[in-house]
Amino acid sequence: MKATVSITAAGLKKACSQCNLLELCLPFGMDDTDLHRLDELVGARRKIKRQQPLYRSGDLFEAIYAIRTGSFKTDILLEDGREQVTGFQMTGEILGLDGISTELHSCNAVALEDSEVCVIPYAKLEELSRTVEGLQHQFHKVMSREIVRDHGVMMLLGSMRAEERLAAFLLNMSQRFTARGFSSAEFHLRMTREEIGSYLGLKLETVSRAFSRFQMEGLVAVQQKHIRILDGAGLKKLIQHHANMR
Amino acid sequence: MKATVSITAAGLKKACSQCNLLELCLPFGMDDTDLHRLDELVGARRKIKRQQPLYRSGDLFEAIYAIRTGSFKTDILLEDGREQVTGFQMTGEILGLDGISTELHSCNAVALEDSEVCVIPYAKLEELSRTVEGLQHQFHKVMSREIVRDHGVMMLLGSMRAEERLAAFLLNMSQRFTARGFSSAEFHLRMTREEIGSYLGLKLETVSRAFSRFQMEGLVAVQQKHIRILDGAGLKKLIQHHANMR
DNA sequence: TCTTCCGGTTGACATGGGTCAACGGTACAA
DNA sequence: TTGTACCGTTGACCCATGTCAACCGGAAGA
Repeated sequence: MKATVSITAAGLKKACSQCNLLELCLPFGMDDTDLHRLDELVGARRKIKRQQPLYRSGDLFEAIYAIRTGSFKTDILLEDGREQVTGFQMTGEILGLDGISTELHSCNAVALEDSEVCVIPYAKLEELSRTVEGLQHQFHKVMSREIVRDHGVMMLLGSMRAEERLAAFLLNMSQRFTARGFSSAEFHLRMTREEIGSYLGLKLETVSRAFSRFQMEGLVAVQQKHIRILDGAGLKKLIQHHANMR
Repeated sequence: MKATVSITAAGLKKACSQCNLLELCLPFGMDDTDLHRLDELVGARRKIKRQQPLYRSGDLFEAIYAIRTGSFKTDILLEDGREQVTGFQMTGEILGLDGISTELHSCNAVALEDSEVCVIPYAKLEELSRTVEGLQHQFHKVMSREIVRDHGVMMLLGSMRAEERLAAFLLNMSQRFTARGFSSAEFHLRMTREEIGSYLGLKLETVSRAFSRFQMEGLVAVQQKHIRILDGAGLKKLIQHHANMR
């Protein structure tokens, strides 16, 4: 095991019931009784340094992960070197669901900054969710939400033009920052233009140009990774009123 | 309820245990004991005529559906009329998983031909999967597989060129026909060029041109919706060796 | 059988985004 | 603090795919 990975097993007796990420994470909507039963679920925490993988494509699947601090990207690599970023994940979000189907992970999960995750052994999750209805239901919702999210990305990639994609991306980030108690108008992106581009099916130059145009039009103020949304309504309009509609 | 929809509740006592779609469907990998308990799961069957919806975006989510005969597409419609097909589903595949997260369906499911589905009431599924481990696990696998599949589509849409996308699509269809005991080399597509295009993020003309080029190059024989794959290896090579790699 | 319409094909042309290249700023490491 | 590598920006040009239009053929209905 890499030096960049550390495991803490001690002091997790109250992993979930005392966590302030509750409403964003797996335990959402569970009552106190159920919540305390959840505490036994989290086996350990794991710290991942920036740029380091939490898991890689092909790794044996044994656990899913809830992000406690930091953020990640997931991606798929093709033999010829092409990369497709399939998602960016923030605190409270769940990583590793791709591994259930074949018991091998099918993508890479890489930390975008120094991060920490809760390790949720999958066997234990299945076992516990057989008796804790709230957990079973919530887990299904998390998986379903991932499917719906992916369909949204397919919409982006298949039907929208470059600027629409970036606008949708910014609004999505804004909304997720808001849900975490941060400003909806001003935030710091943890990923590079190239990673954004890969996610949106664009080249980094196109992403950069779209940012510049948004800035020129007074929609956002961009300074490297620091983003300030000046006209959220304008961004929304960009997506809804397709220039080429007939 | 539309005249195009009919419900049969009788004679379903052995819905799953006597179904020949077993290995492709939800009961995959379950033993006989579990299998017989599954029979109580399928509430009814429903026939859907070609072009009719099984459910629509916004409909209340109450059940998932296993396709017994026929095939479907799922799509999302944007206000401005743009459509994104998010998937094509064949016998044994599960529809409706998108609805779990919000208890409303988030896409439309439309029959591509006269079809029949098994209605699996979701509440019953959750209840039964609390005692039948095999069902719980298999259901999770089905959801996870959907996530992995979606990531593959994101790869298509985000990183591949038109001909690569179509080649990947054809190989995927071929493989799924094979799994259902049909020829891997010769099959009948149920969807139009426009639907294929929407799924692959291309215009129908581009799909048509790519088909023509494949035909010219001796990779496939195309006659309208009837496809014969002449050089599967050639199609695979098309995907792997990206022309623009450096 | 004839008609109509829809889906598919093909051509000519337009354009959004990719490619290649140069350069500048920022952040991290020494 | 200085050096350096990475990241981001911008410009010029190009090409894959979209757009628009014409036409064809098969399927379904009169």
